[in-house]
Amino acid sequence: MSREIELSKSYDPKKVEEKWYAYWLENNLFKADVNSSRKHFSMVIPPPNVTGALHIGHALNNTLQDIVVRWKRMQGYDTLWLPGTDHAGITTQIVVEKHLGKKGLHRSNLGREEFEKEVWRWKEESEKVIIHQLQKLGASLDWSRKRFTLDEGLSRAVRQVFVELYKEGLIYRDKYIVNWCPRCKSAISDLEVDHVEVSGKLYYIKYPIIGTDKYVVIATTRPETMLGDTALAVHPEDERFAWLDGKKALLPLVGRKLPIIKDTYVDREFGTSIMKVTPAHDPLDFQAGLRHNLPQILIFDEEGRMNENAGKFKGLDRYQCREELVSELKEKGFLLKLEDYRHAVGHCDRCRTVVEPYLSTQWFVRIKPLARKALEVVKKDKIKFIPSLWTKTYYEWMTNIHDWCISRQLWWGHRIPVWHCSDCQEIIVEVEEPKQCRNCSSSRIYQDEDVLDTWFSSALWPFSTLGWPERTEDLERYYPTTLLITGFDILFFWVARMIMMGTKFMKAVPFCTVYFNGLIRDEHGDKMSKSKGNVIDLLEVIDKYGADAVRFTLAAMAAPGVDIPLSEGRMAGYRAFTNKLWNASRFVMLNINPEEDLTSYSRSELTLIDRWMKSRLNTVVKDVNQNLEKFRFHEACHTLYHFIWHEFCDWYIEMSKPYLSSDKANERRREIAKTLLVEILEELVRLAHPFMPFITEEIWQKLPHKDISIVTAEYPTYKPHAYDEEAEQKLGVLMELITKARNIRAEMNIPPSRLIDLYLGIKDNLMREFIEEHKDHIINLAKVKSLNIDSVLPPMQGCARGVVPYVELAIPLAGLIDFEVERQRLQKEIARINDDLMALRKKLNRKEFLIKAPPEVVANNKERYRSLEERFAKLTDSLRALSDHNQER
RNA sequence: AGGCACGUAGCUCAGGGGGAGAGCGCUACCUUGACACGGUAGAGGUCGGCGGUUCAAAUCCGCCCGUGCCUACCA
Repeated sequence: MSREIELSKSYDPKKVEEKWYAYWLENNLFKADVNSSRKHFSMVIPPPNVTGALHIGHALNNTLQDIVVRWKRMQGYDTLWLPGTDHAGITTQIVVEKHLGKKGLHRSNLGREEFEKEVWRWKEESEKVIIHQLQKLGASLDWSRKRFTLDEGLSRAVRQVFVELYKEGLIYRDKYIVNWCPRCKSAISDLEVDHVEVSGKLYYIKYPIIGTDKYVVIATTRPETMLGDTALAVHPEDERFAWLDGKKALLPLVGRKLPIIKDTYVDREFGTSIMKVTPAHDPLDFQAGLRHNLPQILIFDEEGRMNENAGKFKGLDRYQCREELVSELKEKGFLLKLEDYRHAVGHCDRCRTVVEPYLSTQWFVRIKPLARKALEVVKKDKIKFIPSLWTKTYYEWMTNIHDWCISRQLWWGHRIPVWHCSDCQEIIVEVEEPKQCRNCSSSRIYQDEDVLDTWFSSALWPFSTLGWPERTEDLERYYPTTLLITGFDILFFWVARMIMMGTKFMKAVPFCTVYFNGLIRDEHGDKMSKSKGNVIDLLEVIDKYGADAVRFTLAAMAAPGVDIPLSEGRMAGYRAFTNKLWNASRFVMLNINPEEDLTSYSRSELTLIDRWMKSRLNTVVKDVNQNLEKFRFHEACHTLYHFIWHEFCDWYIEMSKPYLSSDKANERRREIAKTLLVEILEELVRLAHPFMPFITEEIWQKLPHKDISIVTAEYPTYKPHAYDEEAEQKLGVLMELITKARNIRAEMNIPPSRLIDLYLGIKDNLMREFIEEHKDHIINLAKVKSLNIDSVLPPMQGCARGVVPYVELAIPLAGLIDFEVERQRLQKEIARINDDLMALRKKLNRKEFLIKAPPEVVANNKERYRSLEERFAKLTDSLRALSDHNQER
């Protein structure tokens, strides 16, 4: 009775998940052992941003990592899966600013120090949420090694790397055109700019040529930048503009005299073939400006507000300025025309503001030397990308890479380890804060205001988390890490940069394999976003379906390298699966007392059904292991799902039932059946554990076991000699004939409550013997009253008939048979077989096929033909007999 | 503009040179002592189009159409 209560009719995840996660933690099961003599497996988590909570994409990423790490742990590896979070500079700062905004505050009111404190508080909260979510998901991370990118140790690593790169000349400071986000008031890197197609306008503006009554027409999408024009440019070989030689143009509204330069960067085919040059606000113009010694006039400030160089437009926002300037141009006759124009405009990928090319002084990483090495290690296969199609993308990007702007005008992040001397302007770059200027000994020094790009510290993650620059035991043992699992969307941002930094500072790749998981989308393939309202909340779905079902759904859909359309319907489906597994276990538990009922047995005591099940399980063990080796999570899941539901539950448990009831079997058989059920189930839950950690632990703990947890139990391994051909072949026949009998019942509308008489004709002696021995199963599963087995069917009339390999079936339906229904049923099947026969005949009649196809393929086809032909003949006979009978009546 | 994917059952997608698959949905029957989050049976597809390679193509190759994604300094 107490056991009935223990095993409720449906699986309730809430009752078991929390309990087992706490148990795992108490027993330190996730902790890596740096002194272990076993082989190691190591992996670092892609650190989630401390911006709030994890989304379902994180759940996918971490589920896959957890599957691998649990699998490796059970295989006996000393596993390290290192957890941590990322400070996520801009992203977090924006989130906290918005949060403050709701309270009517702005960071400028707080000041840098207070604001930083505020972000730290946010970080603490967010990290708590993230850790809680990961634990709910069952992630087996080594929490004793948790890291954060702004931790003291990691910050030290950042400074060390900066200083070393600087001293090698790989970091430099320069005045350059960068991507500028006026909302963030910061520079951002090329990667952080999203190019979005938008409908804009192309403005055609007349620029008068001084000393003539002529003008040239310039087309631009950003007319306000004309305030910073310092030249016009034409292609040197463009004859159409030869007349401009030695002339100057007059900048409308401003009155500045503009020289006309000749430069090949002008495209003669495009637009009006003559360009305005704005060196402080366009990257190409900037380069041209350097070539031609043009002045650089900055016309707006860091917020995108016009400055004193904009004359009377000073103080206006860039777009207001555009409006007013254009209307004035129109008024004064300088605006020739306006055209609709579609073009790609850069947006800040964090806040969606339109970015501006903007001249400012920034810090850069000279990337080529680093990229060259990083390219080499992948080309030499020191790092493998899965799916491999990303390799090519990586090569292309690494080859065309530009210097990396790493300074950000933010308050949240690693302060750049650079000090400026107020007296002599010396720049001091040191790991430790200097007390005085090393040049003039002045103590009037101050630290650079800027912080580093978040990805600068993320790039060090695989070794900074292990203790670098100290030579720790962890670093020695676990670097390079074995595997990285991440999304392909951060291939350039993160993966590529880790490879650059790892090869540079560790002289070794940061990981040996990178698996890229797909991106989660909604069921219609749309991106999930809060504004669309199609986001799936992680804790909510875990609450609704259970962590195991959520995990299994994600893993089952994780085909490599493709987007994953996720719907809750899927999760409901896999919740049903966990429930199925639960109930299969419940069946075993309710029938068996593991302490008393188990026995040892010899192979000769097993039925063919037992042998079939063991053989099938062995094959499934092979498949699952092989699929995990190849990161084919979805196939591993499908194999498990099909085996558990449609082989173990549908057939094996069903066929075990007669042996468990007291009247149908002898004591010895019953013992063995019970033992086998327990044995198979136990191996099965171990096999499924990496995918569904909670339910498998719950079941496993109720079964006889040695270790303290399934977490460290041995993972099933394939035994090459355990394949049992005889059992698989014979059970195949048994199952097919039962299915056929059921099929006839259903099609002849025989109600399930009505038992049938079943006649079987089996020529093959061995097969007949086997079926004889297992007739009870046919009786049970096909609902048979009397079963007659002989080498041929007796002559009978008024029967429904069927044929499967080795076996003919007849079901007398005296008084019940609807001849028309039976005739149609037979004709349908005959037609289907006939189609197959014709296709096969065609194939077998071709000489080339017989000569060139592999012999086993030919043999296989011939056998299929023979078998189909036999069924065809028998069914045709049945149909004829039916017609004869019909006529007699 | 280039690059890369994808187009298979009503829906969402696996598969990947020799017998068209899954989940959900659908139809019929069934509260059978593990499970109605269940059982049994079933319907449904010229595997985007056109060519090519091959004894054999949904699968490999080319072109086309359609859909996504990434990269890009054309005013």
